[in-house]
Amino acid sequence: MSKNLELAKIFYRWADILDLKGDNPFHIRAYRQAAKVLEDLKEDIEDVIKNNKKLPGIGASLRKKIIEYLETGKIKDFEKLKEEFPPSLFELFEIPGLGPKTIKLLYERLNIKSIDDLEQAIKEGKLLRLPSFGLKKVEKIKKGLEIYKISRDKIPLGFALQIANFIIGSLKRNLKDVITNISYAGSTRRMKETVGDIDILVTVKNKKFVDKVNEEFKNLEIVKEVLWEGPTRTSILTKDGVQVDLRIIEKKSWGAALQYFTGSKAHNIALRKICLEKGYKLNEYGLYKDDKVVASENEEEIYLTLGLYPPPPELRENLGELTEAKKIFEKYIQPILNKEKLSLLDAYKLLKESIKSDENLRKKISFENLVTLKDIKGDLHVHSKYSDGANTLEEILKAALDFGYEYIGIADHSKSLKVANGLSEEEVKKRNYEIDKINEKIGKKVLLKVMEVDILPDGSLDYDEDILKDLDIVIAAIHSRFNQDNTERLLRAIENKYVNIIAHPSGRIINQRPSYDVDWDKVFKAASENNVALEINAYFNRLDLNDTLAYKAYKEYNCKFAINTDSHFIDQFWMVILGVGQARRAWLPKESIITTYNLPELLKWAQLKR
DNA sequence: GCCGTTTTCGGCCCGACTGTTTTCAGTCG
Repeated sequence: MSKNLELAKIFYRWADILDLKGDNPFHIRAYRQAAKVLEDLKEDIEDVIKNNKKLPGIGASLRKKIIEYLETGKIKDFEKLKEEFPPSLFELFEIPGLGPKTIKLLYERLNIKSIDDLEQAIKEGKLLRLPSFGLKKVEKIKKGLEIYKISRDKIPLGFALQIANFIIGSLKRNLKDVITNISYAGSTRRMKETVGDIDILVTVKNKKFVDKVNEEFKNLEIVKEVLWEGPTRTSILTKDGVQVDLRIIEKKSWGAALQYFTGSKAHNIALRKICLEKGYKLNEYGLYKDDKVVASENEEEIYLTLGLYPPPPELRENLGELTEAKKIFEKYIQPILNKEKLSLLDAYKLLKESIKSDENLRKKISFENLVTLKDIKGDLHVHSKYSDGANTLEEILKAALDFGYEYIGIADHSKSLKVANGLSEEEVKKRNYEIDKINEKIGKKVLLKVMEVDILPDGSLDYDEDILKDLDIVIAAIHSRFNQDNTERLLRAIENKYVNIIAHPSGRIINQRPSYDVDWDKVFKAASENNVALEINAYFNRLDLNDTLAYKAYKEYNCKFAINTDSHFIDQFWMVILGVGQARRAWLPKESIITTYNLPELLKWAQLKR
């Protein structure tokens, strides 16, 4: 774990402890805010301290504590404070509906120190003896415990999108004449790699349809249990244990609600601060000036009214997007307004129109130049039946063309990866021959000869030159022996003159396996210098590189990236949207992604090294 | 504990909902 995350964890825990002690709420919030800043920080905290850089929300006092941690490995005050409560008590903070005040009460009055203790106490009916406790409150805690147990891990984004799209699709289809707007919001809309629960917002033609929508939602086949039912919000638990909230919004508040429920929380807090400075008030119903609504139905209009260019949802983490939004507004929207008498929204639409036909203009506006799904020309990492994929070359070819791709890289495993049916040299040659034949038959090069070649423990590759030289693209990857010096392995692979892409560079698997230790600065620097692209593996439980590392690789080292799905079935191509989402979260422009190149550009790029 | 183009003190985002102590504290998003 990086020092950033270690410190974030300490400050979160510190805040919990202060909460239990009943400290000043603003004092507590300062710790949580600092923890969040550290958690989201895209550079190493060691470097920030070394270079005397300031961080928002971290002042002299917390800075001193951070330095103490970096130098000694612990913080004295924290070590002392920690001893006041048993560690298992902090599990209780994970239970929805239980907050610090209740946990404190449970601990002090009933000596409840853990989730097990809590369950026992409920069974024995002890909770009812507490002041301010009734039957309903106990029921609520029981339910919270249930939810905690089912969904302890956050769900991967790909899974959340499938559920959200299924629900939206079903409601739209079945309530065609009732629903006017419907969208998911929250971290799903921000394309965060994992999602806690899913938020869906909907507007109806007429208030009288509200019950109909709720009824339809509750009776979807994926629903296991209705958790909560109300006129504006209904929550369900799916059979897979995912909580989905459906909120019915008034049409006139659609934009404000979408903005509000998309978040992130940090983004919204920062945005409200801007409102205050400018004399506005913002909530989920609208943007107000002197108690009069000035924008509410359209999300973009809310940002524009505040002098901000609407930031893409993927960037809304309060990591600089609001400063950038202001810059873009002043440079590109304000001049239009000065010149022509247009509403904010019309000026914005006019600019959007110009961007469509003017690639140079798009390049200048960072929010518009982020890679989009439309920019992607192909996928370079797809497994065929030759190794551990499910489909033949012909099936993959057809699927790729149907998907609108210009090219598709057949990337089978190499000989060492026996569990995945890695190909011997002879098999590679046979496969390549078949690829050539298929391309000849259709009269154009669509299938590319790629291999996902194992990086052996000493950093050498699994095939010799005579195989590598015949491939269009060479992908190198670590698949085993994770306990080696993986920085050295990656560096050697990057320096190999045939290697074009490093697949899933960090090796992490969401909810299963953390990244191995790598000196990213060295790897990114080498990749940039050797013209090797880093993969943004879009497979739903990899998303590797993740947003934070990709941001660093681009910003500090100007690296190139390949968004690949690592598909093993042709119906997994859709996962490319997850990769695009992570790339956008990393602020990656179109030109940094090699899978946006057309085929001649791509092949030329791949040959640069050789 | 942080922060500052009114401020080095006195603010700190805001509203909804719940359950219960019936006027408000606790929790959530």
